[in-house]
Amino acid sequence: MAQGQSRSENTRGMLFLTDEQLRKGIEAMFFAYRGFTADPDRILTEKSYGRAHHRALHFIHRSPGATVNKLLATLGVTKQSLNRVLRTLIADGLVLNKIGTRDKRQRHLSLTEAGIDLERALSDAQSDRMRAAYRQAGADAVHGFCTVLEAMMDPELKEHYENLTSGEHI
Amino acid sequence: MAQGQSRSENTRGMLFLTDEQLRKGIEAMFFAYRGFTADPDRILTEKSYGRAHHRALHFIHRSPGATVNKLLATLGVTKQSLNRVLRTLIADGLVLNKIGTRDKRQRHLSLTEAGIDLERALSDAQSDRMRAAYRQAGADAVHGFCTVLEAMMDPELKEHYENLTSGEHI
DNA sequence: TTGGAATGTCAACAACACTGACATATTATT
DNA sequence: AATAATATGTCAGTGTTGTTGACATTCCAA
Repeated sequence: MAQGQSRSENTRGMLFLTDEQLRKGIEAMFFAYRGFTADPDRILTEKSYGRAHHRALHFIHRSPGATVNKLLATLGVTKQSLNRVLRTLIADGLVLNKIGTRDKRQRHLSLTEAGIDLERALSDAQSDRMRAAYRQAGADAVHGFCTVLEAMMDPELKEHYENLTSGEHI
Repeated sequence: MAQGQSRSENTRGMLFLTDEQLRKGIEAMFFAYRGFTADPDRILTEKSYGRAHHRALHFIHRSPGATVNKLLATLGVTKQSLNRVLRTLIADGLVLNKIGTRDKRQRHLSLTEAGIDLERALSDAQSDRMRAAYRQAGADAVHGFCTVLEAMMDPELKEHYENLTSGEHI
């Protein structure tokens, strides 16, 4: 319980972690996330959109035909919050809102041509930085990066993350 | 320029990166950051504080005696935004605001006992998850994790990140 | 003495999250 | 057929956190 290097066990085979290492990781997350969002943010500001619009565009692009409820669960916000964003995206002709055939209560979301274009621009900006970081860090680092991030997710959120890869929708 | 696996070179020794890998990394950042902030957020909500308060407490704890201007640069917000947060923290007796001796314009910030306690509680909550993720991922993964995060930072922000380790202040 | 830097504060505004309440279809259940 | 539950949308209000712009104060330095 001292000040410096304590609060970390060193039992058989377990990772030895100093407070310093943990704090470094916390600060790295903080500063890196700022970089992570900086480039798309610039594009969004030009178009008078915010990060919420980016997130909606991203996941609609990723799971075209997904219902509002599914998007809600993925984003982890309230329907009121998402609706405000969706309303502007639909009004601006970036997102389509198609009534379901099987269940007419559901609305299936997808991107229009313009929506695809903006999503691509945002995705490219973000990917460019990501790619540069990956290249700088090397393949092994990239693998470790993703492994730690996945271990940091809430179990419920991690499911959403994993389900995106398979990509079942409609 | 097709849909799937394109947009990635494979020249001598360079990392081969598919769109899928990059998108996966982007989504991992999104979901992991939510987990990263979830535990402190719970404590903050109890005390009617927000994430901005946490960030202020963290960096004041990290660099006790730092001036408002230095904190401003680290956090990357406007003085008006920081001031709103600092005012409540000072009023609530968590932060001290000492007028500089050499330069009486400057205010040197530090934590009170109560401030240290709250910072510790927040830091512990965040570190617990970080430690668990580190242990789960392994030492190599942790190294890769930090390497990629550092490569993702804006150069200017990275300087702040690095200067924190040395920790020069009054 | 004048200029500028560091700080604080006021007002206004916007983005984005929240809660709570309510309306409207539509589907499912009884 | 009546009722309950689901999916969605909307309105109103609130809070945190960010932004600009304007202005005052204090103090260092040329």
